Amino acid sequence: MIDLKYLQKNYDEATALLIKKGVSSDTLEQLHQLFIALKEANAQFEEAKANQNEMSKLFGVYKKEGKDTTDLKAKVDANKELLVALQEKARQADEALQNRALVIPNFPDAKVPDGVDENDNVEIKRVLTPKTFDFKPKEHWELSELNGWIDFERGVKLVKSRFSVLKGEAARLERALIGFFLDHNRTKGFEEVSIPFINNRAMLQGTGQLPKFEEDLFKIEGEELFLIPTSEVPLTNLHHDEIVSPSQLPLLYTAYSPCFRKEAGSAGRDTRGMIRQHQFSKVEMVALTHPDQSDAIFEMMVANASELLTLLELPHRIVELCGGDLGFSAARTIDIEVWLPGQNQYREISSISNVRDFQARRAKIRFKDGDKNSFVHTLNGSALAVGRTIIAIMENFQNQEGGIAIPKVLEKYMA
RNA sequence: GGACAGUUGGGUGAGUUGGCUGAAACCACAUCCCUGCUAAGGAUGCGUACUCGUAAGGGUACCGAGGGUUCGAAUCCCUCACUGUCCGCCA
Repeated sequence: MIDLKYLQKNYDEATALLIKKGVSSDTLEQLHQLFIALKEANAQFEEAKANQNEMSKLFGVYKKEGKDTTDLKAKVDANKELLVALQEKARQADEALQNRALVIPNFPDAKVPDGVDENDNVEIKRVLTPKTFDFKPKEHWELSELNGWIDFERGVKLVKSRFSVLKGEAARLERALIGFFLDHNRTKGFEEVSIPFINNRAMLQGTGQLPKFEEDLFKIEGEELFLIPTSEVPLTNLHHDEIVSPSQLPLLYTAYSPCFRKEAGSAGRDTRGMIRQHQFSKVEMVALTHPDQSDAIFEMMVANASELLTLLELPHRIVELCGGDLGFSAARTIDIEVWLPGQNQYREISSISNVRDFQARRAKIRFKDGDKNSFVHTLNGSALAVGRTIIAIMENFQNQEGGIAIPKVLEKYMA
């Protein structure tokens, strides 16, 4: 949730930022008016209620003193009628504002590059040079067929399209990567946690998936529960509705989880192979920080994800997302894209975002800031997406015969 | 899934014959005083959010959630959620 008071006070500046993210100025004007309407309605209701409270108090005094309460009762009853109407008006104003405000995306940072889609993203640097093959490198599904690693057909049989089964060496590789990622993240100060893969509605709203993106989530029938689309949801919400001590900050967490996404709107994209699945494994980093340290932690998280790829000897590049490509909750996002020689292109393998106070405001995650309470900054990033790492290893470590080598750092995990 | 009990501020925990309780007390925490250090002791402060005000200081809401009764509810009634205990089932 954006800071509505900030929007009121710095309307032009705030509007310019949100337009960068694709919000229309009409929407913002509407929001502005709803906010004013709510304040008015609340003020009116509170005044009437204060009257009512005072008279009720008097009523008690009269009773005690044995005085006649007939006149007072008449006054109170008359006021109550007004009160009920004002209360309803205030309730509606609040509901209208909430409905609007919850679907407004976060402000992008001022330094976020302008642009409408991924074509306007800015490459920051490349790490490791892709090796040249003296044969035409295969795509991962071709390699899978040769090695029997991924069983797409049986994934479809068990569930439906966009599900698959990893077998043998590939299954062990997935487990090895999860262990490697978690162990490495731990050395950077992230505490390893094991979290529920189902969360309730309030948590999904806290991190911004709801109410706007319900069609992207798998919902448990008959319950207000959802399969998590990323462990960012439970990790960030560990401190939902809490006020933490500043000495605890930054809180750094890492967890493995499967991620479940409906991929609504992605029909036809990446239908071949394991790039885009309804269920995939991911190791996530989440940070809750003091606002002053979120930029530094952000850099650390980007560096960490890049380091993982470097240790795996996987060439990658670091890309800053433009305003139009930024996700709903993010103020700033850096994607890390790994080189896939079979596809002959870089593909996203990690996405690291500084969310500032947007989620903290929704999830009520605060810290004692002197004599007041302030919202923490939340950050999240993949380190790394496991399924896509497997693909990257397959394509980068293939030989002419279609064999696949295993990166050296994983040897002890595959032993 | 069945039966009973409970859900109050950072914690423990009073308050359930409706008004003087946004909430005792204790602990924790903060500042100060005292003590050569430590330990012990004393004073004061200490829920959250919104709102009016330059400020001092007011107002409103919140005692699991929602609804009801009432001039007035933490206190009475209803629904739901959660927790505990016993039973059933089970990795």
